[in-house]
Amino acid sequence: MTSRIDPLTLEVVELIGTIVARYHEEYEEAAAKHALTGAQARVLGLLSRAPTPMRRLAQQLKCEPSNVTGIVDRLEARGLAERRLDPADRRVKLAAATEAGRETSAQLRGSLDFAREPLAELSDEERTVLRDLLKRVLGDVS
Amino acid sequence: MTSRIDPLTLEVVELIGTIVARYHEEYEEAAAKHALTGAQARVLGLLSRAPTPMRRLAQQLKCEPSNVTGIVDRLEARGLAERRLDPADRRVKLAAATEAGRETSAQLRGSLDFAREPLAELSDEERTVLRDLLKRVLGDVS
DNA sequence: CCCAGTTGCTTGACATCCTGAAATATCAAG
DNA sequence: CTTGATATTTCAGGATGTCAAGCAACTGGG
Repeated sequence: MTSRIDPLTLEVVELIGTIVARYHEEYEEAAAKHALTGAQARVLGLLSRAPTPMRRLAQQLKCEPSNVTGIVDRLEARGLAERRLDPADRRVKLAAATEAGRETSAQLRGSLDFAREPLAELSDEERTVLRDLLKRVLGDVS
Repeated sequence: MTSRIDPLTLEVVELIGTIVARYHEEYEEAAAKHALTGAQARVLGLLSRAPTPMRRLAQQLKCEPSNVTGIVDRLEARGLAERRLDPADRRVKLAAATEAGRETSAQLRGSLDFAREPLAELSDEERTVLRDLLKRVLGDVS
Protein backbone atom coordinates (compact mmCIF):
# COMPACT_ATOMS: atom_id res chain seq x y z
CA MET A 1 0.00 0.00 0.00
CA THR A 2 2.49 2.55 1.18
CA SER A 3 5.17 1.50 -1.26
CA ARG A 4 3.15 2.08 -4.40
CA ILE A 5 4.67 5.51 -4.88
CA ASP A 6 8.21 5.68 -6.15
CA PRO A 7 10.81 7.36 -3.95
CA LEU A 8 11.35 10.23 -6.38
CA THR A 9 7.71 11.22 -6.39
CA LEU A 10 7.65 10.90 -2.63
CA GLU A 11 10.62 13.22 -2.37
CA VAL A 12 8.98 15.83 -4.57
CA VAL A 13 5.78 15.61 -2.54
CA GLU A 14 7.74 16.11 0.64
CA LEU A 15 9.47 19.14 -0.87
CA ILE A 16 6.12 20.61 -1.84
CA GLY A 17 4.94 20.00 1.69
CA THR A 18 7.92 21.94 2.97
CA ILE A 19 7.19 24.78 0.59
CA VAL A 20 3.59 24.87 1.72
CA ALA A 21 4.66 25.03 5.34
CA ARG A 22 7.16 27.80 4.73
CA TYR A 23 4.76 29.77 2.57
CA HIS A 24 2.15 29.67 5.29
CA GLU A 25 4.61 30.61 7.95
CA GLU A 26 5.78 33.66 6.03
CA TYR A 27 2.27 34.69 5.15
CA GLU A 28 1.06 34.59 8.74
CA GLU A 29 4.17 36.36 9.88
CA ALA A 30 3.76 39.14 7.33
CA ALA A 31 0.09 39.48 8.27
CA ALA A 32 0.94 39.62 11.96
CA LYS A 33 3.28 42.54 11.31
CA HIS A 34 0.18 44.50 10.40
CA ALA A 35 -1.79 43.04 13.31
CA LEU A 36 -3.86 40.97 10.91
CA THR A 37 -4.68 37.28 11.06
CA GLY A 38 -4.18 35.14 8.00
CA ALA A 39 -7.88 35.09 7.19
CA GLN A 40 -8.15 38.86 7.54
CA ALA A 41 -5.14 39.38 5.28
CA ARG A 42 -6.57 37.06 2.66
CA VAL A 43 -9.92 38.86 2.64
CA LEU A 44 -8.26 42.26 2.56
CA GLY A 45 -6.19 41.09 -0.40
CA LEU A 46 -9.33 40.13 -2.28
CA LEU A 47 -11.10 43.36 -1.40
CA SER A 48 -8.18 45.49 -2.49
CA ARG A 49 -8.70 44.16 -6.00
CA ALA A 50 -12.41 44.91 -6.18
CA PRO A 51 -15.49 45.31 -3.99
CA THR A 52 -17.02 41.88 -3.59
CA PRO A 53 -20.35 40.50 -2.38
CA MET A 54 -20.12 38.54 0.86
CA ARG A 55 -21.35 35.42 -0.88
CA ARG A 56 -18.60 35.59 -3.46
CA LEU A 57 -16.00 36.06 -0.74
CA ALA A 58 -17.20 32.88 0.91
CA GLN A 59 -16.84 31.01 -2.37
CA GLN A 60 -13.32 32.30 -2.88
CA LEU A 61 -12.33 31.38 0.67
CA LYS A 62 -14.18 28.06 0.45
CA CYS A 63 -16.05 28.64 3.66
CA GLU A 64 -19.58 29.41 4.82
CA PRO A 65 -20.96 32.91 4.26
CA SER A 66 -21.73 33.23 7.95
CA ASN A 67 -18.03 33.02 8.60
CA VAL A 68 -17.21 35.90 6.30
CA THR A 69 -19.53 38.16 8.27
CA GLY A 70 -17.25 38.08 11.28
CA ILE A 71 -14.04 38.57 9.34
CA VAL A 72 -15.38 41.59 7.49
CA ASP A 73 -16.79 42.87 10.79
CA ARG A 74 -13.30 42.92 12.25
CA LEU A 75 -11.78 44.57 9.21
CA GLU A 76 -14.56 47.13 9.28
CA ALA A 77 -14.07 47.82 12.97
CA ARG A 78 -10.48 48.76 12.18
CA GLY A 79 -11.35 50.98 9.27
CA LEU A 80 -9.74 48.72 6.67
CA ALA A 81 -12.97 47.71 4.95
CA GLU A 82 -16.53 48.90 4.59
CA ARG A 83 -19.87 47.54 3.46
CA ARG A 84 -21.68 49.14 0.56
CA LEU A 85 -25.13 48.49 -0.76
CA ASP A 86 -25.44 47.01 -4.22
CA PRO A 87 -27.85 49.30 -6.08
CA ALA A 88 -28.75 46.45 -8.41
CA ASP A 89 -29.81 44.07 -5.63
CA ARG A 90 -30.62 45.36 -2.19
CA ARG A 91 -30.04 41.95 -0.62
CA VAL A 92 -26.37 42.11 -1.52
CA LYS A 93 -23.72 43.83 0.55
CA LEU A 94 -20.51 44.65 -1.20
CA ALA A 95 -17.46 44.47 0.99
CA ALA A 96 -14.82 46.95 -0.13
CA ALA A 97 -11.38 47.96 1.04
CA THR A 98 -11.03 51.50 2.31
CA GLU A 99 -8.08 53.64 1.32
CA ALA A 100 -6.34 52.54 4.52
CA GLY A 101 -7.16 48.94 3.69
CA ARG A 102 -5.71 49.16 0.22
CA GLU A 103 -2.56 50.70 1.60
CA THR A 104 -2.16 48.02 4.25
CA SER A 105 -2.73 45.33 1.67
CA ALA A 106 -0.11 46.82 -0.65
CA GLN A 107 2.44 46.95 2.17
CA LEU A 108 1.63 43.36 3.03
CA ARG A 109 2.16 42.19 -0.52
CA GLY A 110 5.45 44.01 -0.59
CA SER A 111 6.68 42.34 2.57
CA LEU A 112 6.00 38.86 1.29
CA ASP A 113 9.63 38.13 0.66
CA PHE A 114 8.97 34.54 -0.15
CA ALA A 115 8.81 35.78 -3.71
CA ARG A 116 12.18 37.32 -4.19
CA GLU A 117 14.77 35.76 -1.99
CA PRO A 118 14.49 32.05 -2.65
CA LEU A 119 13.76 32.40 -6.35
CA ALA A 120 16.74 34.68 -6.78
CA GLU A 121 18.81 31.54 -6.52
CA LEU A 122 17.65 30.50 -9.95
CA SER A 123 18.60 31.84 -13.34
CA ASP A 124 15.96 33.13 -15.71
CA GLU A 125 16.19 29.93 -17.65
CA GLU A 126 15.69 27.81 -14.57
CA ARG A 127 12.76 29.90 -13.46
CA THR A 128 11.18 29.30 -16.83
CA VAL A 129 11.66 25.55 -16.50
CA LEU A 130 10.24 25.66 -13.00
CA ARG A 131 7.25 27.67 -14.16
CA ASP A 132 6.46 25.22 -16.93
CA LEU A 133 6.82 22.20 -14.70
CA LEU A 134 4.58 23.72 -12.03
CA LYS A 135 2.03 24.63 -14.66
CA ARG A 136 1.88 21.05 -15.84
CA VAL A 137 1.65 19.71 -12.32
CA LEU A 138 -1.29 22.01 -11.81
CA GLY A 139 -2.86 20.72 -15.00
CA ASP A 140 -2.66 24.04 -16.75
CA VAL A 141 -3.20 23.15 -20.38
CA SER A 142 -2.77 26.65 -21.69
CA MET B 1 7.71 49.43 -5.31
CA THR B 2 5.34 46.89 -6.69
CA SER B 3 7.13 46.60 -10.01
CA ARG B 4 10.49 45.59 -8.62
CA ILE B 5 9.81 41.92 -9.24
CA ASP B 6 10.06 40.66 -12.79
CA PRO B 7 6.97 39.12 -14.36
CA LEU B 8 8.48 35.64 -14.55
CA THR B 9 9.22 35.52 -10.84
CA LEU B 10 5.77 36.87 -10.16
CA GLU B 11 4.26 34.12 -12.25
CA VAL B 12 6.17 31.43 -10.40
CA VAL B 13 5.14 32.90 -7.08
CA GLU B 14 1.53 32.88 -8.16
CA LEU B 15 1.85 29.25 -9.23
CA ILE B 16 3.32 28.34 -5.87
CA GLY B 17 0.42 30.14 -4.22
CA THR B 18 -1.98 28.02 -6.24
CA ILE B 19 -0.15 24.86 -5.24
CA VAL B 20 -0.26 25.87 -1.61
CA ALA B 21 -4.00 26.47 -1.82
CA ARG B 22 -4.68 23.18 -3.53
CA TYR B 23 -2.43 21.26 -1.21
CA HIS B 24 -4.23 22.65 1.79
CA GLU B 25 -7.61 21.96 0.34
CA GLU B 26 -6.77 18.33 -0.37
CA TYR B 27 -5.14 17.86 2.99
CA GLU B 28 -8.14 19.16 4.93
CA GLU B 29 -10.46 17.14 2.75
CA ALA B 30 -8.51 13.93 3.31
CA ALA B 31 -8.39 14.61 7.05
CA ALA B 32 -12.13 15.28 7.14
CA LYS B 33 -12.76 11.87 5.59
CA HIS B 34 -11.39 10.41 8.81
CA ALA B 35 -13.25 12.95 10.95
CA LEU B 36 -9.99 14.71 11.75
CA THR B 37 -9.20 18.38 11.56
CA GLY B 38 -6.04 19.53 9.81
CA ALA B 39 -4.22 20.10 13.07
CA GLN B 40 -5.19 16.70 14.42
CA ALA B 41 -4.06 15.02 11.21
CA ARG B 42 -0.74 16.84 11.34
CA VAL B 43 -0.09 15.80 14.92
CA LEU B 44 -1.15 12.24 14.25
CA GLY B 45 1.25 12.16 11.31
CA LEU B 46 4.10 13.24 13.54
CA LEU B 47 3.17 10.77 16.27
CA SER B 48 2.94 7.87 13.85
CA ARG B 49 6.63 8.35 13.15
CA ALA B 50 7.74 8.34 16.77
CA PRO B 51 6.51 9.15 20.28
CA THR B 52 7.24 12.81 20.88
CA PRO B 53 7.35 15.07 23.94
CA MET B 54 4.61 17.71 23.97
CA ARG B 55 7.18 20.45 23.91
CA ARG B 56 8.78 19.11 20.75
CA LEU B 57 5.37 18.84 19.07
CA ALA B 58 4.78 22.50 19.79
CA GLN B 59 8.10 23.38 18.19
CA GLN B 60 7.31 21.33 15.10
CA LEU B 61 3.87 22.91 14.79
CA LYS B 62 5.24 26.32 15.61
CA CYS B 63 2.66 27.00 18.27
CA GLU B 64 2.47 27.27 22.04
CA PRO B 65 2.73 24.07 24.10
CA SER B 66 -0.58 24.84 25.77
CA ASN B 67 -2.22 24.50 22.40
CA VAL B 68 -0.84 21.02 21.82
CA THR B 69 -2.43 19.84 25.07
CA GLY B 70 -5.91 20.24 23.62
CA ILE B 71 -5.12 18.62 20.29
CA VAL B 72 -3.57 15.57 21.90
CA ASP B 73 -6.50 15.48 24.35
CA ARG B 74 -8.90 15.11 21.43
CA LEU B 75 -6.80 12.46 19.74
CA GLU B 76 -6.54 10.61 23.03
CA ALA B 77 -10.28 10.82 23.62
CA ARG B 78 -10.75 9.01 20.34
CA GLY B 79 -8.20 6.34 21.03
CA LEU B 80 -5.82 7.49 18.33
CA ALA B 81 -3.06 8.66 20.65
CA GLU B 82 -1.92 8.16 24.22
CA ARG B 83 0.39 9.83 26.70
CA ARG B 84 3.33 7.94 28.13
CA LEU B 85 5.71 8.90 30.85
CA ASP B 86 9.31 9.46 29.96
CA PRO B 87 11.33 7.33 32.34
CA ALA B 88 14.33 9.61 31.90
CA ASP B 89 12.47 12.79 32.90
CA ARG B 90 9.25 12.60 34.82
CA ARG B 91 8.23 16.07 33.77
CA VAL B 92 7.98 14.96 30.17
CA LYS B 93 4.91 13.36 28.64
CA LEU B 94 5.49 11.49 25.44
CA ALA B 95 2.57 11.61 23.07
CA ALA B 96 2.39 8.45 21.00
CA ALA B 97 0.08 7.10 18.33
CA THR B 98 -1.88 3.99 19.25
CA GLU B 99 -2.22 1.13 16.81
CA ALA B 100 -5.51 2.64 15.65
CA GLY B 101 -3.82 5.99 15.27
CA ARG B 102 -1.03 4.61 13.16
CA GLU B 103 -3.54 2.86 10.96
CA THR B 104 -5.62 5.99 10.48
CA SER B 105 -2.51 7.97 9.70
CA ALA B 106 -1.40 5.43 7.11
CA GLN B 107 -4.81 5.51 5.42
CA LEU B 108 -4.68 9.26 5.42
CA ARG B 109 -1.29 9.36 3.79
CA GLY B 110 -2.53 6.92 1.20
CA SER B 111 -5.52 9.06 0.33
CA LEU B 112 -3.41 12.14 -0.26
CA ASP B 113 -3.76 11.90 -3.98
CA PHE B 114 -1.98 15.15 -4.48
CA ALA B 115 1.10 12.99 -4.67
CA ARG B 116 0.28 10.70 -7.51
CA GLU B 117 -2.12 12.27 -9.90
CA PRO B 118 -0.55 15.60 -10.77
CA LEU B 119 3.01 14.38 -10.66
CA ALA B 120 2.16 11.47 -12.91
CA GLU B 121 2.06 14.02 -15.70
CA LEU B 122 5.81 14.31 -15.53
CA SER B 123 8.48 11.90 -16.70
CA ASP B 124 11.09 10.62 -14.29
CA GLU B 125 13.56 13.02 -15.77
CA GLU B 126 11.26 15.97 -15.31
CA ARG B 127 10.49 14.97 -11.76
CA THR B 128 14.21 14.93 -11.08
CA VAL B 129 14.60 18.42 -12.52
CA LEU B 130 11.65 19.62 -10.47
CA ARG B 131 13.05 18.07 -7.33
CA ASP B 132 16.42 19.75 -7.79
CA LEU B 133 14.88 23.13 -8.54
CA LEU B 134 12.62 22.94 -5.50
CA LYS B 135 15.53 21.91 -3.34
CA ARG B 136 17.47 24.95 -4.45
CA VAL B 137 14.52 27.25 -3.93
CA LEU B 138 14.30 25.88 -0.41
CA GLY B 139 17.98 26.54 0.09
CA ASP B 140 18.86 22.89 0.45
CA VAL B 141 22.61 22.83 -0.01
CA SER B 142 22.97 19.08 0.26
C1' DC C 1 21.92 17.87 50.99
C1' DC C 2 19.15 22.06 49.96
C1' DC C 3 17.59 25.83 47.77
C1' DA C 4 16.91 28.72 43.70
C1' DG C 5 16.10 28.93 39.15
C1' DT C 6 14.71 26.54 35.03
C1' DT C 7 12.00 23.45 32.32
C1' DG C 8 7.69 20.63 30.82
C1' DC C 9 3.03 20.38 30.99
C1' DT C 10 -1.64 21.75 32.15
C1' DT C 11 -5.33 24.98 33.21
C1' DG C 12 -8.09 29.10 32.64
C1' DA C 13 -9.55 33.24 30.25
C1' DC C 14 -10.05 35.08 25.94
C1' DA C 15 -9.97 36.07 20.64
C1' DT C 16 -10.49 34.12 16.11
C1' DC C 17 -12.07 30.93 12.71
C1' DC C 18 -15.34 27.80 11.15
C1' DT C 19 -19.87 25.18 10.67
C1' DG C 20 -24.82 24.54 10.74
C1' DA C 21 -29.55 26.05 11.65
C1' DA C 22 -32.80 29.64 12.02
C1' DA C 23 -34.37 34.53 11.11
C1' DT C 24 -34.84 38.58 8.07
C1' DA C 25 -35.01 41.03 3.88
C1' DT C 26 -35.18 41.08 -0.95
C1' DC C 27 -35.76 39.29 -5.49
C1' DA C 28 -38.14 36.66 -9.20
C1' DA C 29 -41.69 33.88 -11.28
C1' DG C 30 -46.25 32.25 -11.71
C1' DC D 1 -49.88 38.71 -4.52
C1' DT D 2 -48.00 34.42 -3.13
C1' DT D 3 -44.45 31.14 -3.30
C1' DG D 4 -39.96 29.89 -3.49
C1' DA D 5 -35.16 31.06 -3.94
C1' DT D 6 -31.18 34.02 -2.65
C1' DA D 7 -28.04 37.19 0.36
C1' DT D 8 -26.88 38.25 4.68
C1' DT D 9 -26.89 38.06 9.59
C1' DT D 10 -27.33 36.01 14.24
C1' DC D 11 -26.73 32.37 17.45
C1' DA D 12 -24.91 28.13 19.49
C1' DG D 13 -21.05 25.38 19.67
C1' DG D 14 -16.50 23.26 18.52
C1' DA D 15 -11.50 23.77 17.27
C1' DT D 16 -7.38 26.41 17.19
C1' DG D 17 -4.47 29.66 18.92
C1' DT D 18 -2.26 33.09 22.49
C1' DC D 19 -0.88 34.45 27.07
C1' DA D 20 -0.40 34.22 32.12
C1' DA D 21 -0.42 31.46 36.12
C1' DG D 22 0.35 27.21 38.48
C1' DC D 23 2.34 22.66 39.68
C1' DA D 24 5.74 19.07 39.32
C1' DA D 25 10.28 17.74 38.44
C1' DC D 26 15.04 18.54 37.01
C1' DT D 27 19.65 21.02 37.78
C1' DG D 28 23.49 23.41 39.61
C1' DG D 29 25.85 26.27 43.22
C1' DG D 30 26.53 26.56 47.99
